[in-house]
Amino acid sequence: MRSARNGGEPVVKAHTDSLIRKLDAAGLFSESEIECFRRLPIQVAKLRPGEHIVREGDRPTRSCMIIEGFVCASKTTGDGDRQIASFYIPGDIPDLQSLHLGVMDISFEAITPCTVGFIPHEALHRLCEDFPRLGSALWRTTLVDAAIYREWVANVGQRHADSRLAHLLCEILMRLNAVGLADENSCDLPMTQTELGDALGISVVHVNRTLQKLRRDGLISFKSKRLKVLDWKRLSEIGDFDPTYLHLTPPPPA
Amino acid sequence: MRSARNGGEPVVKAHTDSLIRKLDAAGLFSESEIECFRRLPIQVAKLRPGEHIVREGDRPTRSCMIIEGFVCASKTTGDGDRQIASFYIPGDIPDLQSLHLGVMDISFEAITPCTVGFIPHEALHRLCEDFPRLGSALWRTTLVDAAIYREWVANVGQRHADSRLAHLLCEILMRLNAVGLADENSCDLPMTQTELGDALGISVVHVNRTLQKLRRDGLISFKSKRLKVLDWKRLSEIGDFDPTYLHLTPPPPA
DNA sequence: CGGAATTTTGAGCGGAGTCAAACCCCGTGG
DNA sequence: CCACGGGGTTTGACTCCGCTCAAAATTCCG
Repeated sequence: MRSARNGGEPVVKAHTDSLIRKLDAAGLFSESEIECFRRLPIQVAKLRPGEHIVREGDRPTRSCMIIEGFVCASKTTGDGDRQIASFYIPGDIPDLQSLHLGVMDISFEAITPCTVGFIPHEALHRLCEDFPRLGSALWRTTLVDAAIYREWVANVGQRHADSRLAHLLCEILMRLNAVGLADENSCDLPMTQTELGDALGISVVHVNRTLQKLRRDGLISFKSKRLKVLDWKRLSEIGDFDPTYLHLTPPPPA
Repeated sequence: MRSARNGGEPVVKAHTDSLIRKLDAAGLFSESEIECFRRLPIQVAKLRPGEHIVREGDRPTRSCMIIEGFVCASKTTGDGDRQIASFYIPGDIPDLQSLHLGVMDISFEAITPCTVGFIPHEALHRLCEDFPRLGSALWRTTLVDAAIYREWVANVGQRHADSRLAHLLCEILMRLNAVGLADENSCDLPMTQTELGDALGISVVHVNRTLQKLRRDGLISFKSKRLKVLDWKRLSEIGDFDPTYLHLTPPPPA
């Protein structure tokens, strides 16, 4: 594990650290590559819950790295319903796609207070050009995002409410674990039940009843925005959860 | 429009032509870049309907370009239900993701007789290295695929059966149009109703009834695997269809 | 403390599922 | 040429998961 120290002296954790850890899970990057990441021009900003990062239709010239907080990708349908297509956590760059797609086809918004870092596309393009391996690593993260969308299509398309919810909880816990933001079996779950419903394609009322069922069955506890998984085995069974799609273990070096 | 001719002499259409047209919609590639594409080592193969290109869990060393026919991406849930996450048409490279993700998290299979071309990852990696602009173009196609998955999450998560189906029909017609495989308002629609159901997250029975409704309302005709859209305006309204997410018009040169 | 947002509960409804059978189309082989 | 068979499509009847509407209870936060 690459340390955040610098010359033996503990320093303030750099904003890019969780991103670097994510991109370089196998620890293969050279010092100069890492250095280059750290030198990216980043404009740090704070966001209030509900605040938008970008909206459908925008043509952004920068992308947004999450440093702290939760973000979601959402679409609004013709008759005003909202679908959340994914949640994002620290270390993610939810809208990296805008690097190569002119128009946003989806909105990104904070669902908790967030600290984010905006990186100009220009700088990212240069980074990819100068360090192809970093470019590939970034490309890879967008592919993992795509894998998550695919899994969500299956989740929303085929599973029943309890299974859907269980699946989502497994995913969130496992992703947070991967970036060190969860205890072995508990983590923050700051979204409202409305947001869970919008992510799962079920109504708030039904989210509530389904949560109660999972609690009643001793699978989870969940109060004051804190999730604790009491029985991972059964929860992941009910959720039909297979973490392959999260691609958390990168392939061995070629 | 770049012609498929060569020195004034009509030649056999190269297998990569529809791919090149897709990647270079704006016609910005240099001759040497295009040439490089044409020289990719491609192993052409024929597939029967139902035949798999790759399966969940595989670790492929090549990707697959569709030259002719329809392909789908599918997952099978724990209790045997299938969800189709996307359809693919000629010019697409459905499993390009495997270039950077070790394990397949989804299967790809032919839904009609297909002609495909397998391209070794090695060759693609070299291409990306030597011609960064081509690499970016490939990256971009994977981002468009991701945009389609996102839209499908919303489709399956929020819309009612008739709206879902209408949306899918709009998407297919528009995508086929973009690669010259559709009349202005009619195209092949070779999938079975079971497959449509698996793509939409509704039962075959209900697909059937919904199709009948669209026909009865004079929106489409659909017989012997041929779709004709009789009223695009109303169909796209019912389907709440906004083609932004297909990213068919690339941004102007930077 | 008070108001708003969120969670919870209850009751009734309806879209879509399931099951099962019939029908149809089409290719195959006698 | 027709009988056969199998996949795909269509129909009908019944069921149920999850929705809607509405109100109450609780939590959050200024």
